[in-house]
Amino acid sequence: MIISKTCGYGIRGVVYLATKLEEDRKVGIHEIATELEIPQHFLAKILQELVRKKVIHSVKGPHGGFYVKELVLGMPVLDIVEMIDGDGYKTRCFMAIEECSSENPCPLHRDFFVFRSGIVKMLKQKTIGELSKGVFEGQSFLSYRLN
Amino acid sequence: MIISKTCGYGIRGVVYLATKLEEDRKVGIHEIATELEIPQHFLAKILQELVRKKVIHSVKGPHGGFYVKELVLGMPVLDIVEMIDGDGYKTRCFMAIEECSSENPCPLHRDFFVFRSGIVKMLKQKTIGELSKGVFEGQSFLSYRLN
DNA sequence: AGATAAAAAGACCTTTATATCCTTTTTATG
DNA sequence: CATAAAAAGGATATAAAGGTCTTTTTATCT
Repeated sequence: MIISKTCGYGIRGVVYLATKLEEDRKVGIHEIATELEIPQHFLAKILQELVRKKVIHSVKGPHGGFYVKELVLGMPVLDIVEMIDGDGYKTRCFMAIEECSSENPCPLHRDFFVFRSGIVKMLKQKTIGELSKGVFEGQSFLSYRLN
Repeated sequence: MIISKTCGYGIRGVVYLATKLEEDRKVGIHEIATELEIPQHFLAKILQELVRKKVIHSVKGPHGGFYVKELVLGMPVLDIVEMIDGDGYKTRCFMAIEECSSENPCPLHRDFFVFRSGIVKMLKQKTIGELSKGVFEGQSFLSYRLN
């Protein structure tokens, strides 16, 4: 639905780390996965990829873990979506027509286009910082267990 | 993206049949699959299910095939989406949080909700007849090969 | 230096979605 | 009635997504 589960997990992981920014510590994968109720090894993989992409950072060894730098707060959520799911969302047709486009539209192309660009615009505006702020202030949640 | 490929195929199949309504003939699976560029046996399965659900109809034997009745023209596209994909779209969370809801929202719940309900409303309004009309009049296409 | 704790990496497994193949049933028509 | 055309049904195959396990690497502490 819109984005992959993997991608949703990734965003939640990053936002979780962002809420811990002030604590100035490394967060272990066990804690993150437990708190977010995401399979630990699977989340580890996703976070590793985001480390490679420099969205988040990690330190090995005792007292190691994952963390984010202040800079990430300004990152649009869309960036993470593209890193994990690619940019297929830009062209993918509602009706699964490979060549569907504005010049060659499926019967739902125009109607659907409006919503899709709205979603993309929204994801481009929303930053990790905004999401983590909402969570920090208790207006939204990253998992059921965290409220 | 939003709906399954299977579901997209199904909608296209039904709409294709709707464009043939006036011709008053049964359309073979081979023709439908070829014209829509969908794997034949796979589409057959999908259409068979829609026959069971009485969305379309079929006749076996020589000169048999699939066809629709006039009544289907008034059917909302959403009906077919629900028949094939179920109603998971109603609750599924952008960030893959199982219990995400208005009372217990993920950080993107509100923003996303607006778009989702817009899409659902649109799919509830759009009928098979409207889609087939657009195709019939050459304003939209059900496959690249059909323009 | 050695022990330990943690992430990184890679191999492997499971499930779901998508796709194919083969056989059976039905039915129109010569 | 025989035949051929067509859908229906069942079993299987392939691909992609999701998830698990084991080993390797590395930082830190004693």
